[in-house]
Amino acid sequence: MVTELNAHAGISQAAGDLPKTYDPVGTESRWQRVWEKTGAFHPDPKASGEPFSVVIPPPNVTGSLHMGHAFNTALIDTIVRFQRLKGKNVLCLPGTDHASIAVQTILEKKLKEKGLSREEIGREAFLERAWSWRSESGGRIVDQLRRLGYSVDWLRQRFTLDEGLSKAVSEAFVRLHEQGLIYRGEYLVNWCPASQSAVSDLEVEMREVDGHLWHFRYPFTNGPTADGITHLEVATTRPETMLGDVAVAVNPSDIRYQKLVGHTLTLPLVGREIPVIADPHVDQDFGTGCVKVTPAHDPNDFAIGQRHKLPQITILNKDGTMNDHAGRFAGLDRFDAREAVVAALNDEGFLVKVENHSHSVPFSDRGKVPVEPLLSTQWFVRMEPLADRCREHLELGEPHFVPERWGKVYRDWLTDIRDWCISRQLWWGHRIPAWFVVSETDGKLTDETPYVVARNEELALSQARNQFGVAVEIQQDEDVLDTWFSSGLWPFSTLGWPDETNLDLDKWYPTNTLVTGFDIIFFWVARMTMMAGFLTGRMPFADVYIHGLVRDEQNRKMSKSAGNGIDPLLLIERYGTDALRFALVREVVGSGQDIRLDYDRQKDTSATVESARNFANKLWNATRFALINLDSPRFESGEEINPSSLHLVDHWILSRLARVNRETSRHYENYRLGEAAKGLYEFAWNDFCDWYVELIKPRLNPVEVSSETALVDQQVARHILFKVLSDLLVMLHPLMPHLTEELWHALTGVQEVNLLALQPWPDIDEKHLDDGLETLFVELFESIRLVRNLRAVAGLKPSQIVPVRFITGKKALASALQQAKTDMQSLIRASAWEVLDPKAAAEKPTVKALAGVSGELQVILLIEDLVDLAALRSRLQLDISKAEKETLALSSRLANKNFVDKAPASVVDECRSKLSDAQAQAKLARQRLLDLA
RNA sequence: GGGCGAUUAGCUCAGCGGUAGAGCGCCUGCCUUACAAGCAGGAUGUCCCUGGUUCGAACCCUGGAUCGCCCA
Repeated sequence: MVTELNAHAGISQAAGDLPKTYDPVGTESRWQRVWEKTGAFHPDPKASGEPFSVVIPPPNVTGSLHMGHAFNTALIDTIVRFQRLKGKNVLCLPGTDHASIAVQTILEKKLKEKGLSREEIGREAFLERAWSWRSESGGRIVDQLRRLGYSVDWLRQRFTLDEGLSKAVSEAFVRLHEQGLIYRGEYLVNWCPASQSAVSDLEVEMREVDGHLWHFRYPFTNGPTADGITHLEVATTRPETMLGDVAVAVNPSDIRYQKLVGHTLTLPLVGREIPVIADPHVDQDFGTGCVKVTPAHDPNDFAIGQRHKLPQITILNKDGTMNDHAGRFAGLDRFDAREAVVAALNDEGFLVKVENHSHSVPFSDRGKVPVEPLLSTQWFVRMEPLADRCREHLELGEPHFVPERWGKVYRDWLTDIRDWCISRQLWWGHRIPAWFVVSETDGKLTDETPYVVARNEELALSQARNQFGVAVEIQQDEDVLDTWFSSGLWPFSTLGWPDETNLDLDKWYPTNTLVTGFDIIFFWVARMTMMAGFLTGRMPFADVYIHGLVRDEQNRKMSKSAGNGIDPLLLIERYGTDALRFALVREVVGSGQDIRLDYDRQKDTSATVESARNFANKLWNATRFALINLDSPRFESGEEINPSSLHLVDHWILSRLARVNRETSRHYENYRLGEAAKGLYEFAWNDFCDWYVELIKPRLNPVEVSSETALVDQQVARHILFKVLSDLLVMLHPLMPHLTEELWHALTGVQEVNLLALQPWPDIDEKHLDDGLETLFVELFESIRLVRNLRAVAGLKPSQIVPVRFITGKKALASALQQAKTDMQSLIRASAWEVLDPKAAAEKPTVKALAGVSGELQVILLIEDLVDLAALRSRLQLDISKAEKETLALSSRLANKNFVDKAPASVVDECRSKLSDAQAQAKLARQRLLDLA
C-alpha cells in the first residue's frame, strides 16, 4: 500500500516540469483509491469529536448514475467534507435500495424473452435470479458514486435487503401491527396492470389525456315515467366500466331529476336493474348531471357505494382483461373492451353522442400505464396517528426545513393524509411477516382466514398454536412490502436499529442532515419521520435540506423515459469530477430553485462545466506559480515573520482571506453552498490571482538580489502567498476535493498519508479584518484601472513605459497610493510614480500629457510621444457627460426637502459626497480637455 | 378548484428598499516567464405589465399576464 500511496506522479515533482494544464483523470482516480485504502472516511464511534452524520438517499440498486445523483452527491459531500474539516466525527453512510418493482420488471422481462414466467419457475428460483442479477448489476451505481469522489464510509455500506435491515423491517411491521397501526382490508387500490401489483397513491401520476366523453341512454325499467321520461342520459370517459354499474346518481337538489330518485333503470348490454339514487357529491353541471356509479372501479363511486350500501361488481381481472362479470366482453383487454362496449351500445341505440374531452388519467409511475382502481385485499398503514406525531415535532422545528417553505408542503401533506397501501404482489422485497392460519379455513386461503403477525416463522407458529391450538397449519403471506417501507427506516436501520446497544446508533443517531430533492418529500422524508417518530421516539434528522432538480438545456426535467438525461460520466471524462461538482454547486441559489444545466448534445459540451474546469486549471496554475517561487530553497512555512515587514497589500489580502473564511464557513453551515462556491471563486480568481499574485511578483523576483530589505520583502511575500493559497485550498476542498488534495500536498510537501480531507479548517484571523483597508483598495484598484484605461484609449503600446502622476486631495487615498507604489508600479508600467495634492500639482503644470479623472482623483501620464488625442478627447467628453448627468440626478435628489429630512443621514451624506465627486470630476475633466486643445 | 415558484444584459442566473451585478457570449489590444482553459481594457438593461405605499421600489403591497411545479 505504501508503494501505491507514494507512487503518484503529480505536481510535487520539480515545478519546472509541470504540465501547463491540469489533467483531472489520473489525479481523481488516484485520490479516490487513497481515500478508500487509508480508511479516511471510516469513522470510529469511540473516537472523540462531536458526531455529525448523514445518510445518503439510497439509489436504486439496478439504476445507473444520472445527473440527479451527481447533484445530490455534490451537495451532500460538500457538507460532510466541510464538517470533517471542522473537526467533527463524521459518518456519511452509503447504500442502495432494492427497488421492488423496478427489479422485478427487469427480471420478468428477461424471463419473458426466454418464454418463461415467474410462476413457472417458482418463487425460490426467481429470487435466486434476482440476487444474482443484483450482484451482477448492483455494483455499477456504487462504482459510479465512487467516481464522484463521495467521502462516504464504504465499509458501512448498506442494502435494504441486508439481514440487519430486513430484521428492522419485520420489527417495524410487528410493532406497528401491535399498536393497531397496520391493518388488512378490502379497499379500492391503485392497481398497476403492468407490474400486476397494487401501488400506493404516491406512485400514481395524474396525466392530462385527450379522451372522449361518451353519452349513453339508460332506459327506465318500467317504461316511461309519469312525466313521459323514457331514460336518463349519463356521460363517462370510461365506457367499459358501465358493465359494473350498480346505480345512477343525481344531486338531491337537482330539480331536473328529484322526482326520478327511487326509480329503476335497466343497464344496457347487461340487463341489470339499477336504482336512481341521490347523492350530494354529484356535480349538477358536469355532463348531464347524471352519474353512473361503478363502486368497484372508481374512487368517487366507491365512496357513493359505501354511503348507499351498494354492491361492488368487479369486471376486471388483475392483468387488465375483462372477467366473467363482463359477460360477452369477458377476456377482452380493457382498451379493446372499451371500443367493443361503445360499438355494442351504438348498435343497440344507447349511444347518444361522443364529445372530445381532455381529462386526468392516473398512470403508474413505474409501469407507465394507466392504473386501474381495483377492489382488493391489501395491507395498510394507518397514517393519521403517525402524521399527527410528526406535526407536533414540526411545531418544535423538528426537523428544520431548508428552505423553510418545504416545511409547509410537508405539513400540509401530513394534515390531509390517507392510509398507505404497503403490500405489493411481487416477490422481490421484504415478505410480509404475517402468517395465515389456513387450518382454520380448511387449508384454504380466503379473506376470512385468520392470521398472526410475528418477527419470524417460529414465533408465528407458536403464536398461532397459542391462539388456535397445537395442530395449526400456517402459511406466510405471499406479498412483499413497498420498498419505501424499508427506506422509511433507513436513518436508523442502517445504524443498527433495532439493536439497542449498537455503538453506531448511539453515536450517530439521530442524524444531522438529510439532503434530498423536493420530489421525494412525501415518498421518503415524511415516511422516515413517521417511522422514526413511532419507532425511535425522535425525528431522524435535525435538518432537511431540500434542493431542486437538474433540468436540461430546455428546462425540462431530466428523465429516462424522455431520453433527455445528461450523462454525468461523459461530463466527468471531459472536464473532471471536480469541475462537474463545482459547476453544479455554483448554480445553486439559497432558495433552492431547480438548476438548468446547459449542454450541447452534438458535442457533449457544457459551458457551465467548462468554466468550472477553467477555474480548476486556474488553481492548478496558481499553485504552479507558487511552487516555482517557493521552491529552491524549499520554503519553510513555520518560520516566524515580523508583522512590521508586511506590505499594505499583504494586510489587504489577509483581511480578504479572513473575511472570505468567515463568510464561507457561514455559507457552508447554512446550506448556502452556491454562495460559498461563488465567494471562493471570486476570491481565488480576482483577489488572489488577478491582484495579489501580480502585486507580489516584483518582490518574489527582486532586481537587487543581495539587498537585505529585498530578501525580507521576498520572504514575507512567500509567506503570505503560501498562507493564502494553502488556506484557500482547504476552503475549496469540500467543493473540489481531488484537485485540492493534489495541490495541497504539492504545495505543502506533506506526506500523502496525511490527507487534506482530514486537516483542520483554518482559523479565522479576526485581527486582520479591516473594512477601511478593503474599501481603500477598491479605490486603489480603481486608480490602476484608470491608468490602464487611459493607456488603452490613447493607444499606448505595452512596451511604452511612462511616468505617472496621481493628484488627489483625499489624504487616505494619497497615502495608500504612496505606500503601494513599489508593489503597483509594475502593474501599469510606470517609470515614475508620483502622488501630489492639488496644490502641489498646480505648481507643476503639465502641458502635454494624457490625463483621466475618476472622482477626485486625477491621473496624469507624462508623455511626449504622439498618441491618439482624438480618442482621448472623446473619452474625456464621455467622462464629462457622465459626470454631468450624475450631478444633475444627485442635486435634484438633494433639492428634494423630503429626501433630506426623511432619509437617513448616512444616505444623505453619501449622496452629498457623490455629488461633490461628480462635480469635481466634471470640472477636472473639462480642464483636461482644455489643456489638450 | 387550492397552493407554491419563476419572469433582471444575447444566454444562464445573482441581488430583495438608497438608483443594477456575475459567468458565458460580444468588441479592442496583448503568446507580459503560473495559466491563451490566459491577461488587460470596453460595450450592453422600459429589472413582465399595472396601480399603490415611500423622500426613494428591481426589491414591499393591489390587481393582471406568461411559464413551470405540487395537491385535489
